[in-house]
This record gives sequence, C-alpha cells and structure tokens, in this order.
Amino acid sequence: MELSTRYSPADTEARWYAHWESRGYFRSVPDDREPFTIVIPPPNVTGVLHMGHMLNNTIQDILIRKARLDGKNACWVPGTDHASIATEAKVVRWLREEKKLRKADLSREEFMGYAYQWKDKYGGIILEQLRKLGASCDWERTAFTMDPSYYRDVIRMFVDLYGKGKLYRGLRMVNWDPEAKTVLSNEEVIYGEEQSQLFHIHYKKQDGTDGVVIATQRPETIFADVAIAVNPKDARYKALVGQTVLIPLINRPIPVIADDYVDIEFGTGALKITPAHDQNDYEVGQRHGLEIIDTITDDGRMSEACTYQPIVGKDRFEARKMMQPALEASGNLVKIEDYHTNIGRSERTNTVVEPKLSLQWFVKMQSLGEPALKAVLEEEIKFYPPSFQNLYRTWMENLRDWCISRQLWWGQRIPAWYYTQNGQELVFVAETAEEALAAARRETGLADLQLADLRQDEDVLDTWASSWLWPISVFDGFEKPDGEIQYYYPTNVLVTGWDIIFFWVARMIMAGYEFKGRRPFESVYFTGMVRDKLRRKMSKSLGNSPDALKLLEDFGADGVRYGLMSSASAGGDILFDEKLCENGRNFCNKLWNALRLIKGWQQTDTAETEADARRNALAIRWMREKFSTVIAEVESDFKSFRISEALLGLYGFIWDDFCSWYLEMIKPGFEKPVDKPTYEATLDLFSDLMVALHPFMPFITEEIWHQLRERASGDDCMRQRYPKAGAFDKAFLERVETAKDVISKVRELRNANRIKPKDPLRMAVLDGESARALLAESGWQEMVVKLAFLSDLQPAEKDLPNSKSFISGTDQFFVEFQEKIDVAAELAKLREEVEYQRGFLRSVEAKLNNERFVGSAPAPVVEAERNKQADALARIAMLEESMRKLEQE
RNA sequence: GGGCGCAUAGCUCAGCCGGUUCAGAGCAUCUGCCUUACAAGCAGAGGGUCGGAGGUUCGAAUCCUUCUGCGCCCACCA
Repeated sequence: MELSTRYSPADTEARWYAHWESRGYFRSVPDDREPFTIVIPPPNVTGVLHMGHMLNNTIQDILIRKARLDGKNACWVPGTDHASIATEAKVVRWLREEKKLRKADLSREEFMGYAYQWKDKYGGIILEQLRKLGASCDWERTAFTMDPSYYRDVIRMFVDLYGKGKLYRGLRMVNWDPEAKTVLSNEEVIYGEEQSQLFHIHYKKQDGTDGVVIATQRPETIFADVAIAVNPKDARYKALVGQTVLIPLINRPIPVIADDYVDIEFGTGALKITPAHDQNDYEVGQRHGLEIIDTITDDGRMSEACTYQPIVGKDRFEARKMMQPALEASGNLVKIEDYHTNIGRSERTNTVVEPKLSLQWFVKMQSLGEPALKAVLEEEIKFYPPSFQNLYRTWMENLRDWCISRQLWWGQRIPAWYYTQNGQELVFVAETAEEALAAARRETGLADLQLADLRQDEDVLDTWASSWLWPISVFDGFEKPDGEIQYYYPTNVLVTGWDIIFFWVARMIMAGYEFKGRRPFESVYFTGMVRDKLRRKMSKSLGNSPDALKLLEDFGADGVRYGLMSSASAGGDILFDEKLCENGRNFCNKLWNALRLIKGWQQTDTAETEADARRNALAIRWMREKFSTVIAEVESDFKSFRISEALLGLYGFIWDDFCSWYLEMIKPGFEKPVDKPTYEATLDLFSDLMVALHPFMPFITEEIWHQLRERASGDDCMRQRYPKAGAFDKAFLERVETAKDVISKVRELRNANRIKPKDPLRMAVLDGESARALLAESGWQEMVVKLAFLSDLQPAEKDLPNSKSFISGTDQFFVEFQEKIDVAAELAKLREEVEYQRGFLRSVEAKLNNERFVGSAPAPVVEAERNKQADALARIAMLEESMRKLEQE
C-alpha cells in the first residue's frame, strides 16, 4: 500500500478510538493485578471542552495509559458535576430567552423538569469531546453528581455529619448574591478594585447643630444605621460619646458609641454602624447589644424597613443615585470623593455581593481540617509541585465553617424537615421523609402526624458538598463499603488545576478521612492555567481561547497533546501558542515518514558487504543501549510526574538519534536492499518506540504499530508492555557520541567552506585514539563523509596542504579539502580556540595550586581537575601544531 | 496589612539538597541545501558575566543577607 507523504490524523483517530472501545480496553474490573486509579475532575455537566480540560485530561490519559502498559489494572472514572449554581444560572437564562419563562413563575417540580431537559440536551457533550482527545476512560463507569445513587450518598453524608454534631444551622453574616438569590461561600466571591465614591454625610444632633460627619460608600444604607462609632481614644469625639444624633432624611435618633475597632486616622474617624449590611458592623453591633435593621431584600432592593419612602422598592444602586440629591437638599451632604476600593462580586453572576444575615447550614471545619492538614504536611498525600503545600497550609490553618446551603433548586435538597410546635421549631434530619416523620411522631408524641405537617427545607446543597465525595461515591463507597472501593480506593493520583485547591482538593481530603478514614489519593498533580501569549488567562469574554475542537481538527489529537505537554511543567502556567501544536503535528509527520522510509526498503538475506554488516550491527547495538538510558529517564520522570520532560526525552531520541542518525546509518544505497536482520531489528525497535510514546500520542503510535507488521487480532500497541530499561555500556555510548561529534565537525567545516553536498570532500583524514577504535570497528568513516585515518596514509599523503584540524574530546582530527581554504580565517579561529584553552588551563591550575582546594576537596574532584589540566595541555599542544602548519604556507 | 513564590539566551522554561550532563532545551534568528522518508524537511551557526550588591566556601546559577522588579494567595478600614 502506498503511504501518503503526510500523516493525516483524521483518517486514523476515530477508527482507532472505536477499535479500542469496542474491544473493551478501557474497561476495568477488579482482579488480581495492582490497581491504578484516577477519578476525573468532573466538568460541569453542560460544559464544553476548553484548553484547561484538554490539558488536565491529556495528563490523566498519559498516566492511565502508562499504567496500563506497565501491566496495572488502570481505571479512569469519568463523569460530570451538576454544578448547581452555574448550571441553574444557565437554565434560568435559557428559560428566559428561549421559553420566555421566569423562574419565579415556575414551581420547583416544573423548574427541575426543564433543568433535566437542558441537562439531557447539553449534558455529556464534553464527555464526547474527551473521546476525540483520546481519553481512555472507563465509560461504563460514567458518574454524575446527581445520579440517584450519588444523590443518596450526599444525603447520607449530611445526615452523618449532623448526627456527629459536625453540621449545624445558624444565623450568620453571609455573602448574598441578589441576582441568583442565594448565599455564596467566601471562595465564590471575587474581589476586584473598582472606582467608587465616598460620601461624607453629616449626622446632626437633635438640636440641629454639630453632630458628626461620617464617610460611606453606601449612602443608601444609612437607614439601617443603629449607631455611630468612634474610637474611645479619639479626643475629637470624646464629648459626643453617649449622645444621640439623627439619621438624615428620616431623623431617627441613634447613639454615638465608642469602640476600639474604629480607626482614628481613617476618614473622619467616625463610623456608621450598620449591622445588617456589613460583617464588621455586625460584630460591633453584637458587642454593644445593638438591634439589627435589615433594609435590603433578597433581590437587592430597598425594603419598607428603611422607612425612607422615595427609595423603598428601588434597586440598591438606583437608590444610591437618589441619595445624592436628597442629601444635598436636606443639607447633610458635606462632600463626595472619588475612591478606589475592593468590591466583591459573585463568581457566577458577577453581581455585587451583599453581606447579609441569613439562616444557613454550616459544616464545622475544625475536626475535619486537622487530619487533612496533617496528611499533606507529612506527605501522606504528596503534592506536585510541592510548593502548593504552603498555599494549602495557610488555608487549612485558617478554616472557617463552611456554609453548605444554597437557595437554589438544582442540587441535592437538604434532608431537614421542620415542624412547629407551640411556636418552637423542631428540626428532623433524616435520609428519607418517612424517617423524618417517624422521628417527628416520636419526638412530638403526635402519632397521627402526617408528612404534610412537616415542611422540608427548601434549600439545596453547595455543589462542592457533593463533589467532595467524588473519589468515594463513584465506587459506591457509602452503599457498599466492602465492594470494589476496597480495590480502587485510595486512588493513585488526582490531576487538577490549583485554582480549585480549596474548593475541591482540600475538601476531598477532608471527606476522605472523615468518611473513609483514609486518604482519597496518594498524589495530587496540579496543572497550571492555560494562558495566552500575553499571559492572560484564557476566557470567553476575552475571546483569546482557541476553539478546542478546531485545534483537534487542525493538528490531530496527538499533535495537540504534544503541544500541550511539551510546555507543561507541573503547576506552571502554559503560555499557549498554536505553534506548539504545529510542532506536535510535525512530529507526527516525522514518525510517519520514518515509517514510509522503512516500509519502502527491499530486503535481502545478508548484507552487501562485511562493512555494512558490521556497521548495522553496531548501529542497532547503539540504538538499543541508548534506548535503555532513555527509558530509564522516562521512568524516573514519571515517578516525579515530570511528564513534559519524559515526552521531550523521547522526542529527542526519536527525532535525532533514531531518525537523523540511526536510519541514515542503516539506510541502504539507492535501489539497494537492506539485510533482513537489520530490517527486522529496525521494525522491532520502531515498535518499541511506539509503545514508549504511546501514552503521549496514542493514535499515531497505534497506527504505526499496525503498519509496521501484520499483527494478530488483539495485538495492539496500547495492550503492550512498556519497554524495560536494559543494560548499557557507558563507555561504548560515549565513543559513539565522539564519532557523531567527528562527523558533525566535518560537516561544519564543509558548511563553513561552502563545499556543496553534491561535491563531497575528496577525503577527510582523521586521527585519534578512542574515536579511531570505534570508527574502525564500525566502518563509520565510510558513512556520511569519506574519512581515512591519518596513520593509515602513505607518508606522502600525510602532508596536508589544505587541511583543517579540530579537536573532539582528546582526539585531534584533520580534514582535507579540495578547495583552497581561507588560511587567515582559519588561523584566527585557532588563535581564539587556543586562547580559550589557555584561560581554561589557568583556572584549572589556579585550583590545583591552591593548597586549601587540594586539601579539602574530595579526591575525585581533585582527580577530575588533574585530568582537565592534562587534557587542556594536550589540546593546546595540538592547536599550536596546527597553527604552525598553517603558518608555513 | 499578612504570607508564598519568581527573576537563567530575543521568547518560554529546565538545571538550583554546592565541584564535567553546568551554563542547557524548545521556539525564534542567521547560513547553506527542493540530497533517492519527510521543506510540516535536512546540515550547520551565532546568542546568556544565570536581576543588582554583599556574604559563607578551596569552589556559588545552586546556600545566606539585602535591594530592585514582577506574580500569586489570604485579609480588608468605613
């Protein structure tokens, strides 16, 4: 079959993926092999593939495929996250725009119906896209955080924590998203510097005089004020403490109090206290026993409680605008300053977050955090790169209770039922409504109590309160603790972005110890962020993110995988450039053409000449031994998750050593055959290279594997065993490098003297001890350039009127050219070289003459310096000899 | 304000538990080649006093101090 000069991934990728999948190669069931488990960081169920997904899933696939080739039972569990707030926001928008429906007009059941419609339509798209990338997930295990069994586990978790007293309901100041009308965790609030205004407002005393001026960015909240606070040490306001001032416009009297919290230096030194709308004010209010007046509704409007009628019902920002003219008119506005400040916005809706008092469910983090922190600090769970331990530690040492209730519908509904008896609210937390009812009957003594008498909590759980169970629940670890979770748990490695270290990684660790008593994974590999060339994070709004699917089409999955991995050190950001994928595509093409070359060779039983046979045997030996060293590197790179290094090592070996040197060495002459032993050895070698490269570039390696030989059914590249690093002879490998170096040097001379390739050197003459042995043994001097050994020449030929010399290692070489060479230029070069060598010698001798060096440095180091000295002396002698020869002309 | 990290070739980075893998890789640049696998290619070359200044040491890109310039995390003052 004729092979095209270009490799076309489109033809092969879909075919091989279907082949692998139909053969069940991705499937894992427990057996007696060692397991290797990864659970995917579940993408948002309605998400689409972006660069970040491609990066971390490529890494996971590499690790999984490597483990499979290492003979382990590799299990990669895929799945999706219901992503409560993000998905609900999308569904709400979809309903509004497509169905002309408002969430407020729908019942919970109706809304959930639509949400599932949406999920059925868009959910799982991303999993399909992962297949295009080559992800070898066990698709039969595909999980979803709202699957019935998963849902049940989340409920169990809630009941369990409640029973252990690690979960409570309380009124706390929370971050409120007035658009999504839900509470947000601290991590879901994004702070950014924004332009604002500082209003200086005069609160007058009841007699209409004096009073105090305060500064605020939020004049619309003055109606929720319950006091003015000053620092007790502030002389300016001493007299005022204990007196009463009036809130402008509504003239409600409030006291002036003293509290250390107030900064004398800042603003006017007087602070309005608004406990309902500010965390710190809330705390000050608690200290002084002040009341709380909440003037902002759940959707961010001014409520009746603010009592200033013109702004009641208005949006908080609109109300703010109305305050300026109103305060001016009443004579309370002193001035307005422009002001830079940090404003917190909702990660999901981008709305300005409102601090608000709210009754929510919280997880007590103290006892959960301790083992989780210990595990990482003591490296029972290893982080790659380890520097993320610091970030983790600072967070874990400052844990605050985790608010896990959300005022949404899309999620696991909180399993708490309420019954009001004699004005007192009783709470029943249970896995099912029936159990709650039974408990309610017991506790109230009302045997005829019905379900309808109980009211279930309306809220659902934070999405992270379900995904923190991921490594347990995907193996049904709550329902069947003695089932296959025993085999797969703890998982081996988690691959994820460091941006969710708190949201997810830390919490999975806590859940692992809390619910399983063990770590959820042995290692965590943190990927960096994928950024553009300007270091900007890739985002939809910037439009700087390449279309992932288009990339796969343009460069092939292998090309993209190469591109992403070639510059992805653990934790380091990737400055993505399509150029990287182009390199990957080019590499595929290189492999493809190596295949074409080999497949095009005629074969013969034995080599044409003895020299050919010797050379080929030597070349094969060299490849095998060097391959051993490369595999050893790859293995050690994998151990420390230096995946990028492993790939680049193989890349260099394949491109430079295998293609540029080895294939050129054994390549038969035009229309000449290659001997069968060499041919077979080359196919074997190439096959091994494909297996070694397979984890990184699965498609092309599988394709070439099958092109190289007829393979029996089931004899696929991805089913092989990874090549083992064998023995190698270091001295031999070094001699080969010297020989290569000689040839490179000759090429350099030819290049510099513009001797065309078609016009080869008449003769290159060389001499040197170690290189000589190798070159003689191999017949390599016949290879790329015609070389002969100086000592083999007749005396007359030794006179080299037109020669150049160079040094490689400790050997000196001469090359003769037909053309007259530029003697002056050559002399200048030699002079430069001799100067360098003399400088080098001086530094070496300075060390050797230093008694303290000779006395205190270890013997091998001193010995090495002595060798350097001898080498340098020899080189200088040779160079001077060459210069004398040139000067004679 | 508290903490962490980074600074090495034009660009992106590796090396960093001191001493021949020590000044490296890829990309970019330059030179010469459409040579019978591949121009998505081949053969070569140039380019860095390892951010500045001190210190420890026989010896520092590597350890310490400090300065400068970046980046990130946490907290957040009205």
